[in-house]
Amino acid sequence: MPTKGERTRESILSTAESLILSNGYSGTSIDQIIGESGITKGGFFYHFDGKNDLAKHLVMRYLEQDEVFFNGLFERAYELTDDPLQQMLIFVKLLAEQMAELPSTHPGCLVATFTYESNQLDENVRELTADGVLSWRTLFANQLEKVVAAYPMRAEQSVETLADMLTGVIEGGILLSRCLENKDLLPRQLMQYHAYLKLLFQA
Amino acid sequence: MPTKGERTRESILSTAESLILSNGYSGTSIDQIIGESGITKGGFFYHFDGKNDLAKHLVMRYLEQDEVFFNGLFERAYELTDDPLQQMLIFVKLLAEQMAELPSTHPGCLVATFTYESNQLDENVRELTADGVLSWRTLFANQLEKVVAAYPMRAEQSVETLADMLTGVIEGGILLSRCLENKDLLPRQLMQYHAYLKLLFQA
DNA sequence: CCGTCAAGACCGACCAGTTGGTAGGAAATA
DNA sequence: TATTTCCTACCAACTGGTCGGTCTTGACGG
Repeated sequence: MPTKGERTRESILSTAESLILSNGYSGTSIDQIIGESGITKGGFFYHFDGKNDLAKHLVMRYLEQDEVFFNGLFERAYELTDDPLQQMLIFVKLLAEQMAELPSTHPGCLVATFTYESNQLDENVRELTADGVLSWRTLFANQLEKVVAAYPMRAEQSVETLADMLTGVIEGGILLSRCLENKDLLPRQLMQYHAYLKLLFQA
Repeated sequence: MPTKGERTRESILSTAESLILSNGYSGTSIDQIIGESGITKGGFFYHFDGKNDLAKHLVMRYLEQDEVFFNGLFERAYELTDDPLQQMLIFVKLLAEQMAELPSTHPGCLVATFTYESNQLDENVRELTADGVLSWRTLFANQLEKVVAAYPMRAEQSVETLADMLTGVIEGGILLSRCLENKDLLPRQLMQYHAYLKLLFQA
């Protein structure tokens, strides 16, 4: 079981994440974070070396949770079929369903938030966000490689670009759904990517 | 010709936009803006009622410029062909070319920046950003309606969702290109949408 | 079973610098 | 001269961050 320190640390990270997702990084003060997580200045700076250090740990935590989430969906897709194309289609479908089940509009992506305020963050955090995007590229591209090996592609697209498009559609969908306060938009955009893949690889 | 006041006003807006695009809204202080545009506090507050008022005028200016830009591309496409599908494809192609010609990575979208910090902005600005996204939806959807009227669609997608996808691909592409510092990514994503449209409407 | 003692966890007052914003007056312009 | 345009000086609130001290926990010896 986690120690007391680990629990408060986690509580700080959790409240900080939700605050930053809705107010931005510069728009969220340490005072706000400690106020909402019921800790004091001293307590905060005992656990983190500063605001940038907090950001670093936030991204790491975010990427870890994200990896678990995506891997779970892929594993579920593998259980359901052996065909690489169907696996990829099912993955996207499952992702869309998960996004549709959210109680309200998607809370936002930390990588996107930090990218749009990257000048406020040190090189350390910037590298982490880039690593995150690259890990998504790799994850999707690996599956798409299998699809390409099994099916002819009806347009000349690099697997990398096709993989990036899924990330882009997710990020774009999150942004639009937040801006318009329309929670259906994101899953619909994902199903649009789904349709693209079908057209691209099916006769 | 513009008066002295109009010129300084424009200079403030211009430097404020580039500062906010790279540092975020909360991450950009009024002191920074006045420092870089060579004016003083008093001068700034003579032209704008406050930071939020500046943001409001920034979005309005941004959307106006954007409309001119998009309309220009559509007019060019209309000159080149009468076929609605080809017009749309050419529009996307021209857009991709324009994005490819940028000297470095895309500077970022104000609507996106403000959406990710919407809690810092008053209802006024939030409405403007939403209006902007809706105007893009309408612009793209109008053209896509003509395409749908002339061609069968090989998947059941609403024109609105298809229009939103272009906005999403642009926003997602901007984000990824900034995060990875890769200027080629955005035009490539646009050509991906181009390929999708072709597959969707061509036999 | 209990005292003890160091390490871990946390507190809250304080600091210098920055924040958005104001007030009153001085140039510049028409 | 009247209006537009801009400047200087100032303010209260807040910013990220520091520091000395206090409480809590758990391992260990008696």
